Amino acid sequence: MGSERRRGKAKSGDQLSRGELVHLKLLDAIRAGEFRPGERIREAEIAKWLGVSRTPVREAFRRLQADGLLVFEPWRGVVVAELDQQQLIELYAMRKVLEGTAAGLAAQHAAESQIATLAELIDTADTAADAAERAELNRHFHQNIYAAAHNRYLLKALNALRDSMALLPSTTYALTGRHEIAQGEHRDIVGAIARRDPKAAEAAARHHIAEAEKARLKMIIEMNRGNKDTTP
Amino acid sequence: MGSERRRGKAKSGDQLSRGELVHLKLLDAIRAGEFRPGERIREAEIAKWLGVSRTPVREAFRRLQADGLLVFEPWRGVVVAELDQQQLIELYAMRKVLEGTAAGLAAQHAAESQIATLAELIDTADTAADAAERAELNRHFHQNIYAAAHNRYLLKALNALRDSMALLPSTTYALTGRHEIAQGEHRDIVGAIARRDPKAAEAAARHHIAEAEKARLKMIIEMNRGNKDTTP
DNA sequence: CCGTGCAAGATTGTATACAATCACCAAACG
DNA sequence: CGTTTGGTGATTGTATACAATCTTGCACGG
Repeated sequence: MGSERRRGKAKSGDQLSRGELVHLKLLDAIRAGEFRPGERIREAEIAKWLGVSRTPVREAFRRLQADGLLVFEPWRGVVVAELDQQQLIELYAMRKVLEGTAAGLAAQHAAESQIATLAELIDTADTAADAAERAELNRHFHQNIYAAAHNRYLLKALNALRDSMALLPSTTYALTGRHEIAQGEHRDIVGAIARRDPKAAEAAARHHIAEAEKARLKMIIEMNRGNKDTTP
Repeated sequence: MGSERRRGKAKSGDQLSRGELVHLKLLDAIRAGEFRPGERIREAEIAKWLGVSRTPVREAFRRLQADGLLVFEPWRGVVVAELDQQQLIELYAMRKVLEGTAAGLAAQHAAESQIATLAELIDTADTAADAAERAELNRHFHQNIYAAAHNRYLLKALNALRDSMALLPSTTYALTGRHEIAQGEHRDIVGAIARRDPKAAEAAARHHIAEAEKARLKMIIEMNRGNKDTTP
């Protein structure tokens, strides 16, 4: 409460427009599960929550719609997108392609310093405390591979997929044993990149995503066993 | 100039919001070369041109920014994005990956009717009058392959690339002989899809894009020969 | 003659007011 | 009792007003 009328002033400090702020906040909220898929969201509601007007909220909505996280129903507002089984398959199929491509390109174009950073990130992940932190480091790791690929269109597409992943509940790192296996897969990818072997890097990345998909499906099955809330 | 105050009424006929209309109009304008890369665009200017207010213009700007066609410079407005040599390479590299993937998936998932449509589109292209019409049919052809792949994330990424292509001047179909060669490549792709051979379909599509890239580079060289306006 | 500082204009970022449309609910009719 | 139709409220689509910032031009001093 208390917007305090410092309208254009707060921005100068962080050089972040309100539209971008709303975009980030909504992404975080979706990722944190505060807005669940299928839930309807009203512009005024978000505007009041974040203490801004509807205009920047609309801008954020449009971006999220373009990325597929929100679905517009004309004159009914937006609802958080729901991923059905089919979309999940398509999402992971696309990830296999793009992550594989990114790893292959990274093997060709990565600077040595970038490869070193990747190795460090893997080591750091072993010291992570909980699943949330491991998931965060995992995102960071993949983000660095994207950067090493040096292709901005690929980067954009992969970021869009990453955002779509926010619609999935929890992370596969909550599964026992997933972290250790993923670490090994990560090392395989970085090893291939370091050897400058694009084919092997691509294969390793595709394998990694395929395993992540398996873990995700297993997780969904277990969740459905716990509460019979099927997600059709 | 008499906006005639039929504000919310015109929309009911075509169920197209003003924001989407502006988006399409701007895409067309960029594709037609009315707005050239590097050119600065002002919101009010577009709003007056299309007879709408700045609000839907802003929405369209945001979408075009998200797709990379416009670049935002805070408090300086937007400029039409410029593709340098490096971005051109990255763009075609990504197209090779995604078009190849789409063709491969189409070989697996396309319905027979979709394959028939693809064959028909190729035949129709032979009757096209000029380069513009051939380019249009070419877009249509590729769009149908995307649809046959049945992966909405792939579709979205490919559409984003297609829009980015609007930043390139003219089309490679203006080159003499390009149409005939492209037709042959198209038949190779559809042939592989019809044989349900994903590997061959992917290879054919990648080859097709590689040839298109060659044609594009050749075109740029010829243009630079004509006027020494280098696009750095 | 050139550089610096200031002021005015231009342009975007944001907020709010208004209009159009749709969903929901109640009531009447078959 | 079920179905349909009309009204009312809620919500989005659009327009416009205002605030903050940047750019540009000009004047003044060195």
